[in-house]
Amino acid sequence: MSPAPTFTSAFLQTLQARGYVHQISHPEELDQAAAAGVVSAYIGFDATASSLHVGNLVSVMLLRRLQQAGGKPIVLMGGGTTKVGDPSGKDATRQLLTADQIDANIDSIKQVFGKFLTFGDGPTDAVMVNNDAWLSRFGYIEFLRDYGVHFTVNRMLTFDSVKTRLEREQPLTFIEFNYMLMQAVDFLELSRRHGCALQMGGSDQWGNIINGVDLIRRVDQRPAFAVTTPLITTASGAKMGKTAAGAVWLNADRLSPYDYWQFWRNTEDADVGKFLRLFTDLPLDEIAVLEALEGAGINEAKKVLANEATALLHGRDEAERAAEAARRAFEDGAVSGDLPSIDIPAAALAAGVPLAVLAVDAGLAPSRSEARRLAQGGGLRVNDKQEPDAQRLITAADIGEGGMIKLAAGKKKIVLVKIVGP
RNA sequence: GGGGGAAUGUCCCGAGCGGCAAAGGGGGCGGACUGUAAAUCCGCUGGCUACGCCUUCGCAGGUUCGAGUCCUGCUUCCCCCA
Repeated sequence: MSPAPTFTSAFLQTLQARGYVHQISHPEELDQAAAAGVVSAYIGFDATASSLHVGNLVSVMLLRRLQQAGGKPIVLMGGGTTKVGDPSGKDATRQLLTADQIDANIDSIKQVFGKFLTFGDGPTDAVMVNNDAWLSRFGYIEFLRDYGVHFTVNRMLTFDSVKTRLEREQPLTFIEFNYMLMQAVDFLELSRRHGCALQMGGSDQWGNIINGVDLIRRVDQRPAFAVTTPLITTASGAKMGKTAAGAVWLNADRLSPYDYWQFWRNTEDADVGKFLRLFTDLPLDEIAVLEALEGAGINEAKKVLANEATALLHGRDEAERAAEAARRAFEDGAVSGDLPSIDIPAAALAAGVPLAVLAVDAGLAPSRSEARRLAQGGGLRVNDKQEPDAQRLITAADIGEGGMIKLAAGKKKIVLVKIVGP
């Protein structure tokens, strides 16, 4: 996909070598700029959910690479653009969020960036801005006169985000149609306010980004560049980070460090090298060694991946705890307090609780019927013993080592039941 | 404006003589095999106070012992004519 030119700047060399590059708008010019001084670049993040997920992680890592290479990262929170909704890659209009929801989401999302970037006032310190600051201030006619004149509908209709909607004869509302203008104006504003010369993003953002590049070059005659990352898929073709349990969230309150670690640990063999390059800071030569491991040996590489990726997000301590909990659970068959757990009152246990109820409470099955089927299929274990009868009452007699009851659905999902209270 | 078609299991695609909890895929989950991988094979894939009960086929009515299936109206989408 990429022309694979040789770059002189550390930044682009790294991006190229680690697999972040899908498209670059003016490669030579950007390379020179990056080699010559501090490049300031931004990535925009929607505020459609209360947490980012692994799908956003490539972008976050991209900003990290920028900072590591001596650039200045700008995190743009899409407080304003989220009010409009990006039609890219969606075949239906999405529900509009209220301003309050958006603000709450931004608050919740913010914290994650501190783990990956250094914020501050220095020349290469990261900054965070919210495009609501300028977008919500425009008057309609003012906006049209200042920016609308630079966009032709003829050209807007050629963008994929618009074209696919029209081709599928799905409605594209006027508000969505405006999204690309707003994103272009964002880039222009950041160029003026922060000297931002580069916008990065996923490959689906290429059209949106190029609009901004063109706008800046036309209106201000200033340099502007675009870099997009490839869509990260697993080797078997699935979009990364979608599991039945839901998205792989970055916020700890939506996905525990243990589960996050497990997500990486369960990477397919064929993806280990790619993920190590994208999602860890390990040097490329170390990755090459890990990637070359064969057979069961590659499990070691997966553990390194899980450790490093989890350490970046949740800290080294949490990563080690997750790794240790996993090691004991999967390699020793023992339990440790760091496994996911639920509490049950001793009184309830004395009366006996049907296994199906417990399994649902533990999140191992979505319904009692499902728990029943799971048990019948041999997928439900109590203290490592298959239990085909989900009706069976779990009582104090089932308390195992550590004074807890170990429930498992399948080989990978383990939940400890801790007994509390009278 | 006129004519013709479509909407199915709350993940998707899709079959469905008036007896239907509804064929078949995909996906997902579980089992076996492995290495917490992939591939392969097998099972499961509406809920519940469970030999029964309840809720499901765009929406609202109707015919019928009985409706996803027939009738009427409505909504949305597609195709053809103007």
